[in-house]
Amino acid sequence: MTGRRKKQDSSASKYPKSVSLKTLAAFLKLSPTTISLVLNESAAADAIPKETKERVFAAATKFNYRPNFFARSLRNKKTCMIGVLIQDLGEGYGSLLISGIETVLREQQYLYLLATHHHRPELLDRYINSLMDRGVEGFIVIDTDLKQALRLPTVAISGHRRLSGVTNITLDQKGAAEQGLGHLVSLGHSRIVFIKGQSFSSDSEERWECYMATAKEMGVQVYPELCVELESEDSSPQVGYPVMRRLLEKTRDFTAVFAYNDISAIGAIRALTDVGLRVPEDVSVVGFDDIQSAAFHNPSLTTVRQPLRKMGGLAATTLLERLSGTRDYLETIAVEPELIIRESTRPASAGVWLAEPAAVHQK
Amino acid sequence: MTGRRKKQDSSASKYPKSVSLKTLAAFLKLSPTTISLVLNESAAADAIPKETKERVFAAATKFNYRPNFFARSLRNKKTCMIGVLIQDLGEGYGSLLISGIETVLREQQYLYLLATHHHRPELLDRYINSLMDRGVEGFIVIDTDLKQALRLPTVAISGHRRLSGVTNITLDQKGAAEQGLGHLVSLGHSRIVFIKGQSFSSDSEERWECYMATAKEMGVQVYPELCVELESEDSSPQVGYPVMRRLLEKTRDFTAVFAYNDISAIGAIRALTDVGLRVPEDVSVVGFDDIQSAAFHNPSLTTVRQPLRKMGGLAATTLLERLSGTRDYLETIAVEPELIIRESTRPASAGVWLAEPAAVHQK
DNA sequence: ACGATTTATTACATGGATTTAACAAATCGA
DNA sequence: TCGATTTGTTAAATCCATGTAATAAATCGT
Repeated sequence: MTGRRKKQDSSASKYPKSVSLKTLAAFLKLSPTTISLVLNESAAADAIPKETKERVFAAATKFNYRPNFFARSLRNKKTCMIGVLIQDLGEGYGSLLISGIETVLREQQYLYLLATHHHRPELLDRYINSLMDRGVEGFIVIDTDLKQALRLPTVAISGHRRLSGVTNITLDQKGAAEQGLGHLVSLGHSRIVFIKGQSFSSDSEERWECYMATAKEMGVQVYPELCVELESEDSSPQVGYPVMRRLLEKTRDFTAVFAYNDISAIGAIRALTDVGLRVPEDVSVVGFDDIQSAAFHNPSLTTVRQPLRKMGGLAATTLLERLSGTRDYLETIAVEPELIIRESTRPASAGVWLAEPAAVHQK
Repeated sequence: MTGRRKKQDSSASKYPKSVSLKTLAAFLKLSPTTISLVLNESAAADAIPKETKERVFAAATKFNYRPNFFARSLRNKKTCMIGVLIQDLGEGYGSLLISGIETVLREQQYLYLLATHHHRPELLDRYINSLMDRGVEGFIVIDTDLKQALRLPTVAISGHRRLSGVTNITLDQKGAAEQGLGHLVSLGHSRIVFIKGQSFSSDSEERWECYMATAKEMGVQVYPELCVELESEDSSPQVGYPVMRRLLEKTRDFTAVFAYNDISAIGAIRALTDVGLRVPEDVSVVGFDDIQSAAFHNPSLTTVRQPLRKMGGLAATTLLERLSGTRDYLETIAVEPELIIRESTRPASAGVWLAEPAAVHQK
């Protein structure tokens, strides 16, 4: 074993100020055209003898030739890039989706430009333009309120509008409401706090409507004074805290909370405990999303799970298939929620006779 | 107020298959050169009369001219894009850093290509090449082990090697160890579990060394049997759980834990409580990072805060300044940690006489 | 042996913006 | 009025890859 010599290594990678087709052409005493044809395995290269081809390949390898991305994109529009627009990179929701997206993109050698718009329309517009300038072939938009369809193939996650040309990956919100609310009801809860999402968040409205519809079907009363709404743009649990604090100043006459998402649920739990209420002994809390830390919170969160990573992957797959023409445009792809029961919910009423304070820490 | 008519709106934005300089030139009966000079406010445009300039600007606006990104980049290398390499988009660490980076980039109209390499060398290499192909002007690498300097200006966050040309944004790990360990010691803890970072994580080694050095200085005994190491690549609290569980099978003879980061601290806490130990009554836990949910965990986490958002911003600013030649290359930029004391730590020994079980939930 | 076909290779235009060098035309100085 | 500036504008080269159309040489068929 001779090992790798430093010398060799550095000389091989001495920066040869970009090897272009011309460089190779000069070296091989062929025209750039020939090289291009061979390297792209163009049909027109059929006539070129194997021997020449091999010389070309060898030279390309030797010089570590990489076609100039800009020159190439200037002609055929291919950039192998898509744009991802998201409100914010929160503490779990966004990361999981993006992780799913990236995994799929990686396989197809696609990259993505990520932009967070914080629900500011002018920022969103600016980003859309910049990304299009840079040649993204399509968009995945997450929790983003598009006023009109973009001029490129688009897949929306948590998009609530029907826009022609935009594929929506949607969670079965009705099913989600049924599972979450059903769970609380089956535990005997009836005075339930519902924490609505922020007005700017895409899922808010639909989730709220599904909740009300489900409540009606189940014969559960929805108390207006127990319905509150998130406001801040915060992507930390802080988002849920003040809302619950404010509610608690008015009333404590409830035994359960159905939160807009896990993040706000965690904030709400903190507000509840700060005020001396115990979760789940006094109040049961159901979250939404099942972000990674939901299972590790204390108490661990009962939550309506969205398969976030899968949704991200699905969005990417769908977009890529549409770009390649493999599959054509779908209006909607539905995805199913799943109720994950953990520690934050318990049978209702008189925490007294059901609460087992010791049990929490017992071996 | 005439309002905006739909008609007008749609005709203005009818896709005119890319307006190029040529388009404008034809319209204005000028050469592309002139247009280019005017629009770029080139020095050579001094000779051009105001009137002509205005015609040009007007036409550019009218046709909503946007210079073709690829053509432009093909000549001058400017892409206004940087590459961000990160291990993974975890549940807080990465998001906060990136949020800081993006805020700064946004101001300068820069975009970024994000790639997560999961500490897989071949992936990292591939991404580095792809991003360079796409013309990123520089890199910000996070928790990434570069074997050698990249061929572009680079800023590293949590990079532990000294590479020429790479600016390191580093936390004062010694100070961090002093604050964290000092806190535990001042609370009377002496049998302290230290959870080391994964071998592939950049900060692991240095943090460990600083811990040991500090312990020595403070006269604190470091018990080998109480030192454990994270292994999994998981970016959820799961990462800390099995490690602590395994330790607990061997011993419970400790009163405090100093974790590698908040995420693993949360996992460790779950392992402790699963086994019947109470935090902080029986065991105090100190985390690291101060991710957003640290303050909302139950118990809220005492932690050594890294100013993550600031570090991200600093990295971006530094890189941008270097790209623009405003400031030249710095080897290191140090950043200070801050101890945030919350609920997860308490005076040591006989939790019995100090624990006030009721206090936790008291009004 | 000559047109037809195949094999092998390349000139050249294209995609847009940028920039240098250069060309006109107008104005100035003396 | 002639040469020198200044003013106004543009041709042409450059960045690099791609693909069509064309050229050149070799081989085939009859």
